[in-house]
Amino acid sequence: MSVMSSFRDDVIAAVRDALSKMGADAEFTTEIPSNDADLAVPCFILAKGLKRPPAEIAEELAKTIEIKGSIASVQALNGYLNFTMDRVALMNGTISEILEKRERYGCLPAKNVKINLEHTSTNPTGPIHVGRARNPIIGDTLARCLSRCGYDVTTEYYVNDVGKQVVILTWGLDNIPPSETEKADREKKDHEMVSFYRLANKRMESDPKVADEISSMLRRFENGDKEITSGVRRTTEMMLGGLKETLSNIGVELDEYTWESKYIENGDARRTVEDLKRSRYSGEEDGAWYLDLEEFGVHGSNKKFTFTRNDGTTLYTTRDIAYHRDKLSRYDRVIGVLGEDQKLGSKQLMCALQILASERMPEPMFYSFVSLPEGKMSTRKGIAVYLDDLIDESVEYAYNEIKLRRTDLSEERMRAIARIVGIGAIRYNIVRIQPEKQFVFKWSEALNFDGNSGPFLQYSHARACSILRKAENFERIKDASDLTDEYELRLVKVLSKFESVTGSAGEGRKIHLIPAYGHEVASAFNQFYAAVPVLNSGKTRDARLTLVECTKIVLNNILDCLGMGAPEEM
RNA sequence: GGACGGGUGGCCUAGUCUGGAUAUGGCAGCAGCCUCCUAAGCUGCAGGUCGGGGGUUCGAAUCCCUCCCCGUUCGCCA
Repeated sequence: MSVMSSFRDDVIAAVRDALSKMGADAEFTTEIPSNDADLAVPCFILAKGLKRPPAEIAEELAKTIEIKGSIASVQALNGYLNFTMDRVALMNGTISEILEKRERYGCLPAKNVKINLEHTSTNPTGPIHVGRARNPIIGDTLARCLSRCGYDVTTEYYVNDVGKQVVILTWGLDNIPPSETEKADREKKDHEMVSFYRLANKRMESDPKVADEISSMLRRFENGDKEITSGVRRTTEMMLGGLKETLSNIGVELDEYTWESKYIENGDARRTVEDLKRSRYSGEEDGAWYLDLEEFGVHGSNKKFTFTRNDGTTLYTTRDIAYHRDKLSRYDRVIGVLGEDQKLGSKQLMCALQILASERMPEPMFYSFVSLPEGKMSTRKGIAVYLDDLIDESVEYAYNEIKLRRTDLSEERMRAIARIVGIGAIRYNIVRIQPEKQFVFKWSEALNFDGNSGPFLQYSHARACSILRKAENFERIKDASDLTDEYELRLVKVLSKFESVTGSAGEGRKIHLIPAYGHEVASAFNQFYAAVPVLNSGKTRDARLTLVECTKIVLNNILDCLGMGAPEEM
């Protein structure tokens, strides 16, 4: 148990004791106060039951409460009870826990629960642009958070290799001579292919002959025509290769890639259709089958959820049901990171699963799109900032920043650090904002390396490393009574909160809490650094160096949780 | 039009679920701090109708009602 949570238990027990001495047995809550106290109990909810003003209750409780265990003091203020924790207990407990657990500090015990986390799953029709970049970054960060919360997490990319978009792209690759396409902005498969996709779309719209050709390809594809199927497969694989490279560049690797076509080939989609047809919610109209979702609170024109075309073929959403039944049968929990445009589809999917008497439901997590100041991004229209370009810019910016302040590093070393910092800045900048918030991409914000930014955390980490490097050797302390400065206390308090932050970030799926906490740690450390000398501090040297090492460990863990590198110098 | 999300100083943002003490932090701005462990840092100043209006409550950024603005969506597309 963490130091903080055992303190909380002591406080709750003490307040309960005092209340019973006053002849009351009321419910109360605790909260982290905004002042210097460590824990507060608001007495307002006790007022009604005791029929006395909150301030008076707080005063009396403060007098009655026994100061013992980890409680150092209690004070009544404005109807609150403010508790402070025993300084040495907090310091010793936190420091020894960090040193003992090291890279596991902040992790929760294993839960033996298997989670499947689907994320990214972008259509393989073009490079990843920053409009979609939120998905892999949120997904990967959430996966890391959940792992730290003790879950057994498998990440998965659902490859949409079925449907019109990839067929159009395949037609483009087969029929448009490369000389007619625009030269790709970089030598990378996804970038080289996107021009074919745009041109194919254009020709399909303007030339009825092309449109016919594509629909006939689509029909043959859906009937399982070997030649078309393998062509589409080749297209998708080629594109996916480019996408994987980009993902890998921002530190995202997925465990599994599941191809949508699998559910047609293995008959799951067919079986799902048969099961749905048997339900009392299904109906037929002009040969196409649908579910009537009125009873599920879906009203208006979208209450009719069509799951087969009139020719009997399945739709994307139908295959999605089969896909989810499959995942739900293999995992305890199924989470999906989805764009906000998937909300209705996700609702329909859940209704269908309910109709199919699924025991468990997927847990969707939505994010709003990133747009540009001039409007929303579109691969087809070519209005987009590609993630590859953002990575290049950010890494280049980081390189220039390093070159500005370091003259002692080799070119190679500077390039390596620039990668870590540039990519860290991108990831941090995206997860720091609540996913459901609208996001307008601005270069000035993406390339902000100050204050509440990724490089700020990395810099603090590098600073801690630098001090430890210079110290060479020191005795790790067992007793923190040498740490008497207020900055030291504040830093330790912040470090002690890590476990509770990980818990709320993972369980509540609020990953933006991690960067906020990281900023708090880095900030407390920088203040400590500015106020207190470490290396030339006489008999407190060992104690302070131990604290620096603890901070380094925590920052390292936070950076890992965010999928960011932790440079030892920068 | 319906449904779902968002609206917090010039800009970005936390807090909203579970109502509580002077609304969190950053950017930009202004004024300071490198003879000392990395100034991507630290200190201070300035900046707020928590979209508007009602209501509930001892107490509302937080709950309820209503209106406004922005986004998404309402296909036998994916």
